[in-house]
Amino acid sequence: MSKTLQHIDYTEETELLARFSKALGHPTRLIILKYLSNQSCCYTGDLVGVLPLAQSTISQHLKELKEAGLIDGEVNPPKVRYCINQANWEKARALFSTLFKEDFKNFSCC
Amino acid sequence: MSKTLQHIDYTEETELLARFSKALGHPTRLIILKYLSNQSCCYTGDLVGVLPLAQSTISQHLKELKEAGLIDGEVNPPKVRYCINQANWEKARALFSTLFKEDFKNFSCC
DNA sequence: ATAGTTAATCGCAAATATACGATAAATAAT
DNA sequence: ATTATTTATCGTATATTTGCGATTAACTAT
Repeated sequence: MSKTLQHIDYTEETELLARFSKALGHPTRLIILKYLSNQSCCYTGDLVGVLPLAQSTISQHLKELKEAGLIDGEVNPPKVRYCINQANWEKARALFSTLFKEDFKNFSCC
Repeated sequence: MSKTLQHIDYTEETELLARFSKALGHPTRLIILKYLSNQSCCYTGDLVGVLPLAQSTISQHLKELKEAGLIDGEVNPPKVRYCINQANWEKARALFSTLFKEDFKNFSCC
């Protein structure tokens, strides 16, 4: 890695959309989000009961979703209640919507 | 990895959405897709001229987009013309649309 | 104070992703 | 036949992701 990509300056929007996409890019995380949207919110332990994965693994997926901004964790000791971050979820929806809207304006060749 | 996640059986839809998301999870690939949607189609060389990345790196990103089903490569020697795979793109649009539609049905807690 | 509960974090291993330069393949042009 | 053009693939290095069990941290309840 000599030219190294990390320093290309993408637009904010592109970076953000990539970040959201990456977070959505694992089936377990999609399931967590679906679970969250059905239940309003949930505790880590709820997910441990549902998914055939170690508690530490689930905790890690939650961390990634949180770092991507898609969920929030409210400490409620000794539990932590996770909810979808509505503002960012809306932002994600808007970004994906734009991505899928902008194309095929002038498709002619194939 | 003893319990190993690979064998959890997610639904087809979940797997597919994760696959699409993962492919979209890198800024360079988003730029390629945007470029593609503006230009209808393009050759690998066009992208090499636009992105500050090695030809082999770009080729690899194209391969991933192709493997995810988002684009097609039509060999037109010695060039290869890449276009968005409209059917799968539409499928992706539908899956993301569903993902962002289904939630907040019953948000009450936070 | 002690024990119990819950969830994050640490340390580790294996797999995957990202980037590069160099090489190979496939065809067109000379 | 040789050369040029274009793109894929190979080999390699490094970074990140994914998973686990064990431990730690933070608070409750006894």
